[in-house]
Parts: sequence; C-alpha cells; structure tokens
Amino acid sequence: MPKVSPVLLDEQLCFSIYSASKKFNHFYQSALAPFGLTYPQYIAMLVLWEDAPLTVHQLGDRLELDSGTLTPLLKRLEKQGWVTRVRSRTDERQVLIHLTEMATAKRDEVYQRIGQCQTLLGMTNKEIDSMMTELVTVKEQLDNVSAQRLITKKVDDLA
Amino acid sequence: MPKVSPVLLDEQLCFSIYSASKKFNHFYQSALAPFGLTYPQYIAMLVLWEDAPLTVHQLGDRLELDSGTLTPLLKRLEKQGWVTRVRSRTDERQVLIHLTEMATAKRDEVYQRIGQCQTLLGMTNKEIDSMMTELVTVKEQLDNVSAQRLITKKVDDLA
DNA sequence: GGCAATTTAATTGTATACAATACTCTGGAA
DNA sequence: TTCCAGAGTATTGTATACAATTAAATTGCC
Repeated sequence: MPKVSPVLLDEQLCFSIYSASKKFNHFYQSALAPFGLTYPQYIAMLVLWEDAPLTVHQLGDRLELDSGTLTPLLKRLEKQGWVTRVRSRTDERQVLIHLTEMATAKRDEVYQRIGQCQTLLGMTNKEIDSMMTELVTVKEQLDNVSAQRLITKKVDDLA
Repeated sequence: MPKVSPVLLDEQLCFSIYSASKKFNHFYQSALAPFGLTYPQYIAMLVLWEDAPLTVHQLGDRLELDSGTLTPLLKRLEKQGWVTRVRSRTDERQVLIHLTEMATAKRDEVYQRIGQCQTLLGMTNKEIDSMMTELVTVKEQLDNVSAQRLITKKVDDLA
C-alpha cells in the first residue's frame, strides 16, 4: 500500500459547511421561535410567499427536497395554520399548496424579524455575495460529480 | 407597518450553505458506499482515527453532536464492526469508544478513497482554505449571537 | 378507445439532529 | 458517612432527509 495522507476533520471543507449549516439552522430556529417555525418550514414559507400556490413538486424543486420530506412538513404547516393542501381539480395527481390568510398577514412580520436578526450577523452584502458565489462553484462541482453517479466509476478508474 | 424588504430564498446565505451541506453529505455517502458509512459515521471515524479511544463526550465536542445523536450512531458503528463501546472502569459514567482491528486496518483505504474523490472536486488547497476561513467568521458570528441566547433580547431591542 | 409508460404524492424504513428528561455514577460538603 | 450537586450517557419525543416502493392519475402511442 502506498503512503496515504491522513484526513483530518478540521481541514475538511465539508465539515466546516456541515457545522455552519447546523449553526444557521439553530440561529433561525431561535429567531423564528415567536412564529413556531423550524428552519425547513421557514424556507418553505419563503418560497410560498414568493410564489404561492405551488404544487409539492414545484416547491421541492426550489427547496431541493422530495415528497418524502415535504409531505409531512407541509402537513405540519397545515396543522399550524400556515398553508392549505388542496388536490388540483385539473390534475388529480397534484396537490396545490396555498397560503392561508394568517400566512399572508404574517409575512411582513417574518420578513422584518429576519431582516433584524441578519443585521446581528454583521456581514456586508459584499461578503455575503462573495461567499455565495464560491458556494455556487462548490455545489456545481458536487452536482457534476455526484448527481451524474460518476463517483464510483471515476474513482475506480483512479485506482 | 413600515415598508419591509422581501426575503428571497435565492439570496439567502443560509440556504446556500444548507444546500451545499446536503450535497456534500450525498457526495461522501456515495464515495463511502464501499465501506457502508454514512457521512456522520464517517466524520466520527475520522476523529477516532486521529485520537481513539475517546469518550462519547469528547467525541461530541469534536463533532458538535450530543449523546442523543451519538449514542445510536455509535451503536450502529459497533454493530457494523467499526468500534467497541466499553464502560470505563475508572469512571463508570463514561463509555470509551475504541477502534476495532477492522477499523484500524481499513483506515488507509478510506483515507485514499477520500483523497481520490476530493480530487474530482477540482478545488485548490488555496480555494478551500479561503472558504474555510470565511466560514469560520460566519460561524463565530452565529455562535456569538445564538449561543449566548441574545437573539430574542437583541431583536426585541431593535423592534 | 385501450393500455403501457410516466408523473405525482404519499408511504415505509433507516439515519440523523436536538431538546428535554431520566438514570447512574462521582466527588465533595456537612 | 451520608447526602447531594453535577457529570456522563441513554432514552424519549419531534422533526428532518432521503432511498425505495406504492398507488392513483395522466399522457402517449397504437
């Protein structure tokens, strides 16, 4: 076996991102506590506030989540009064997610709360943009490699 | 109500990071398929390869996970033959996580596999370092704000 | 028009996460 | 020595994620 470099946790970009993601999750969960929304519920609401009504599939495209995650999440949002789930009449396969009056009424309150909490992070728009640009590159690479199921093949070629 | 800026999903750094984290998870899950390790199991093994044996608490400090997550994860690693969980004799509260012979034997294979897969991402060390540096800043801000439970107070001050 | 392939959601099963609680053990104070 | 506060782990309950399967509806194709 040839000499192999150790893989150290603290040098792994994946762990930095994984850790940051959990911290963001916690941050928004706290920020949104007055509204009782979890982070995934919140991003679902963001999309719906932009574009309701949407089918489960359309919402999933935006959030990169499938029905296995969204169906129970949306049922919880429905139970809490944020959305309604209605079978489409023109295509009975689809379920349309509509905003309730409460959701529409609370939209600006949430926007405002989020805006305020984000100022606490003390990042400039420029810093945020720069970071998101880099993340897009990383994500494209990950998509190129893994979404096309090339990992096994390519790595086996390397071996 | 004063005019409020909309919050658009595609402009949210949190979502970029959340999405990247999921893609990394999937990437490593595929890369590690030959070993049957999930991403969280893999990072646990990374720490143990650096420093076994460790208590559940010490491992949790490194991974930023608590016993509620680690206990079942470690039981699964034990069932699959990667680790053993042994009550400490000097302090019966502690459980020491040891590597099995198989885990020690497979370490370099995993290191190599990961090294190969990472080359597929086509990122230079410089790019990775730069990104991790920025992420450290973000995470520090998130820790400052949310770990100290100041969100509610500060935002209410703003209101 | 009839039927196979496809699309869309929901369901099932497994694996994280994490708050809150329970339980056991340890070390120190009275 | 006894008791108790705190530490360390496990458990419980809720909420994601996602692969794989199921079920129902629709579309294409003949």
